[in-house]
Amino acid sequence: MSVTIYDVAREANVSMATVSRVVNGNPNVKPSTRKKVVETIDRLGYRPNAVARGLASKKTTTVGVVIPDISNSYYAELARGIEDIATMYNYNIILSNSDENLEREIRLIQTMSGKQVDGILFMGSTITARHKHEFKFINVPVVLAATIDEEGELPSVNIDYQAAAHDIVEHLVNKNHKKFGIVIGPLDEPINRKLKLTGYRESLAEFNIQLEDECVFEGDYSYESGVEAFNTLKDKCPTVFLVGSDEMALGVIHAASDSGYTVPNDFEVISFEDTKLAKMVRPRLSTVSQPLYDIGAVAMRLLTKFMKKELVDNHVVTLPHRMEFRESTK
Amino acid sequence: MSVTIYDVAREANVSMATVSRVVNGNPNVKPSTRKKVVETIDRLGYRPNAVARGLASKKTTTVGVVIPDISNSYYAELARGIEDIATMYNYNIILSNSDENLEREIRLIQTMSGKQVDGILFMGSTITARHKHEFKFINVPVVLAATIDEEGELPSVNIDYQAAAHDIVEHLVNKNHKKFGIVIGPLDEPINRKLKLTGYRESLAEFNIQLEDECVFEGDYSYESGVEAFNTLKDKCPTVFLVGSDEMALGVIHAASDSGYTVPNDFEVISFEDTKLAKMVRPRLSTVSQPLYDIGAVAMRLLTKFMKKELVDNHVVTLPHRMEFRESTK
DNA sequence: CTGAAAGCGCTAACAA
DNA sequence: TTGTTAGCGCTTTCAG
Repeated sequence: MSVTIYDVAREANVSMATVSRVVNGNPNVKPSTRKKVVETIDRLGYRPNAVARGLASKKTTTVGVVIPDISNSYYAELARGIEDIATMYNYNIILSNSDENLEREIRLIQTMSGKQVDGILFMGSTITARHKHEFKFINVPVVLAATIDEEGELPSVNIDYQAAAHDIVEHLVNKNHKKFGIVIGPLDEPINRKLKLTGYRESLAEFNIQLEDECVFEGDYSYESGVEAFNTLKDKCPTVFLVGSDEMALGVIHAASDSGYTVPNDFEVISFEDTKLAKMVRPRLSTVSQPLYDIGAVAMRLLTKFMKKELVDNHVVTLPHRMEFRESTK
Repeated sequence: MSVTIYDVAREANVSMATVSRVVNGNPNVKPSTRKKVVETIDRLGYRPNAVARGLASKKTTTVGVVIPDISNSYYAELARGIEDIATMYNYNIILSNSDENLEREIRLIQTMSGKQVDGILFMGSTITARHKHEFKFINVPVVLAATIDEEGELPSVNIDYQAAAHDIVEHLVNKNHKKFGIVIGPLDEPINRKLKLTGYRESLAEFNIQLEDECVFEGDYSYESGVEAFNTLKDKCPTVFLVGSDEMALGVIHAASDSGYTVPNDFEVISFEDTKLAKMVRPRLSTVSQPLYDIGAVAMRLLTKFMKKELVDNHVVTLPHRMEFRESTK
């Protein structure tokens, strides 16, 4: 079969232990024997078997990544940040789509743990008791990215969604908007229900504006639900739409234009992601800009610290967001 | 530590082999002892260690996926197809971005092989002798997705780019177009140079139209290079732009509109991908529609066949494309 | 600085 | 139907 550490040892007239040392860069090897070993490694074309190494060392240098849907630009951009940092720290990534399905999420965690990943980076809509139970059971570090643990126990990387909601509202009220249309993602997700929607509602209340339920449309982040949102909210006469995703924002804008309106003249629209999409459409989307790549990168960096058992002062990190005003607002 | 197959065997008063049998669904186990084993597995919370299993069985049920850039929608959609089929056949995926960098591609193949993946699904711009050498060396099946092996040796899944180029040209010539602007991806990629560009050139020649070099712009698939393409080609008076990617097509369209032109009235634009983007912009992009998800899915399916040593009649599969006329053409 | 040897947790003959 | 026994290829004490 293929050449093993034993073959190298025999050919180089040393023990397996010595070969192992040079392969792993252990300094306790005489330069001359190191040279000899390196040469026979090259000569034989030896490549260490990471599976055997993983079994012996109990480290696989691979981490599991649970992601809702890699074909969604929001997550794809997060994933790129995750993978880049993983590579930087010499980890590989096992990537699986969950479609935010609970059973699938749990199963993925289990199979990844079965594959002895050194850590898990989890993205999903809701962290339930079952998730926590599983995370505890598998006994490897877990970090959430763009995902909230309501109890604040699990390490996570997010922006301050509520503050961002406040920023939008404040800005728009100052621009004299009084009637808001909210197009939000699924309300069973804590980020939407507890942070964004509550953020909108409370911020509006600060300015003595009451957010009517009929002005809130619950979408599913998709373009189509943006279209639907516009058509059901337009009669409530909002002057501005606060939209949870870039795709939905596009749906809103196009539905408006199909109804003979124009954005931002008749309605203004603000999104809440800032994927690459936002800059590639006309009108370019004004948006709460989330640092997607960085959220992924920082989450992965945090995970590497846990995997190396380094001290971490702050398990719950909040990255800065900013408002990006482009052409879908005046 | 955690519970092993040996613990289960002891607690259930059977041998490791028997436990292994029930875990692996081997039918040669008396129902009553199976029941006993299953119960103690549940009681102890035993979870098989896939690394140990991989070492013993020489199968890891994971495949390596080399992808240029997961944050690019084109590849993200391919990846989703790949992952779905992998899941269906009980494989996991190790996913890494190469940025189409040769050294990185080679290194990725090596580390994936070191991790004993059962197969590799490769996406990249160019297959060189070094790739082939590496693929041969690692001795696991490889399938290319949306990637061409010019010698036709490696299994691959693509559309017929040249035929697609012909379809576009024929359609447009019949619509009386005579002056074409070609905005193509990097010409060091065989798909662009040998298939698409040659396809355009030869098809045009069929209709006695000579494609001038100055009417060809080599971009890098990005929005920005689409903008640049329009600005450098517009003076050559093309009436239609054939563009290699949805992002570049958007760049072309927006650059045109920034110059006071309107698409499709002043220029028509046809793209060559059909990512989700194409349907979410205005004007919606007319395009050669590549079945992205399917290319990924079929490639992964093909790989599973090789990994299971099933017979495969056709190593080089060509999926159907179609023309999708939306709003960026008349 | 180097080697011997005991595992890591599981699969896979081979026996029984 | 079940058990015994070698490994799989490597890391990691422990000696020396």
